[in-house]
Amino acid sequence: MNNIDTIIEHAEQNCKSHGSRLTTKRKQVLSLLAQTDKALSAYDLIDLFVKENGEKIPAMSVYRILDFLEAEHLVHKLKLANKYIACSHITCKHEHGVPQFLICSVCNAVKEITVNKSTINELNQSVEQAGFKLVSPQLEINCICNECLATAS
Amino acid sequence: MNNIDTIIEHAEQNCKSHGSRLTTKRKQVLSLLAQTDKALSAYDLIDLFVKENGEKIPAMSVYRILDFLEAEHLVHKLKLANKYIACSHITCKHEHGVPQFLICSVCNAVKEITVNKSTINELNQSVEQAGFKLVSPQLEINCICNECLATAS
DNA sequence: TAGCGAGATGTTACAACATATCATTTATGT
DNA sequence: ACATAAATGATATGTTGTAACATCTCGCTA
Repeated sequence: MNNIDTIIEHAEQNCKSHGSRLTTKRKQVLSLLAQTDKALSAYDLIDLFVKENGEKIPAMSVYRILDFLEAEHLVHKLKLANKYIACSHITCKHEHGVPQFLICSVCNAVKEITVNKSTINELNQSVEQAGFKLVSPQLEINCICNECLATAS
Repeated sequence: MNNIDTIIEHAEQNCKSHGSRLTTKRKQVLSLLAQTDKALSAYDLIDLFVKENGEKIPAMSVYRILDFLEAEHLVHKLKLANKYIACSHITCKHEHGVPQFLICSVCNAVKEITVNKSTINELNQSVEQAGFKLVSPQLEINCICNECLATAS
């Protein structure tokens, strides 16, 4: 059983365990996201979907499916890039904290990292001092990955 | 001389000092942004522009003007919200570092803060460990401002 | 097992954000 | 005053996302 199948399997269990359904379409979309480390836009997914499954899918459906997958914590929406990525912890058992993302602004590669708790706390202090409350410490940081950096130079 | 005029004055000097021109239109747009602590979209600005100046402005012009103002470091683009805000340091003399933004997801109020240098350094370490390079440590953080928090409860 | 109801998906239209391209106007130096 | 470059206008279109309503499908119950 390969990695993708494992992920889908876990995702399906995950959904079942609280009464939601990972339908065929949802599996297909999740599968597309799980097969890459790049962030994909909804319209990227529409194109990919046709290529992989030889079948069209409406924009509306993709957005609905992405909303569902996000609510299930199976994908993350990167607001900075208006793109989506599979959660890299689907097959983990432990509760995972709030993710931080590094987004390569050249190739859209995304890395989900865990920032030091203390760093986040410090950040939170700055926020509170300014009279705001953190909604979610999800950070999305514009970067260049080492590969693109090497290619460019 | 009120605060807005001071800002515009400074901005104009700023531009002059390296040979670019703060035209009337550009002043008008900057002025609209400087009069609020809310983040405004390009289309918000179009509407406001009509209201304030009784004269239409094409979307294309607004985007061009925003690009110009951004290049002059007079406004910042918040990618998280697809909105724009006047730089809060226009009238400062010192070189200001890369800004961090707290965006109220309810009312769009934005606060430009300066995060501890050491916090940013820690963040940068996490990034480098992951094999990425920070392009710009501009952070945009989803928050709720204390006012909206109070209203909601 | 037929059919009911909820949830999932399809269809169409459109709103909001953004840019490409080419035309016209305005400012500045000679 | 004129040539030139910069700024702005006009039109069309691309991209991202949602509203509203129709249809289909799955799982339950009679």
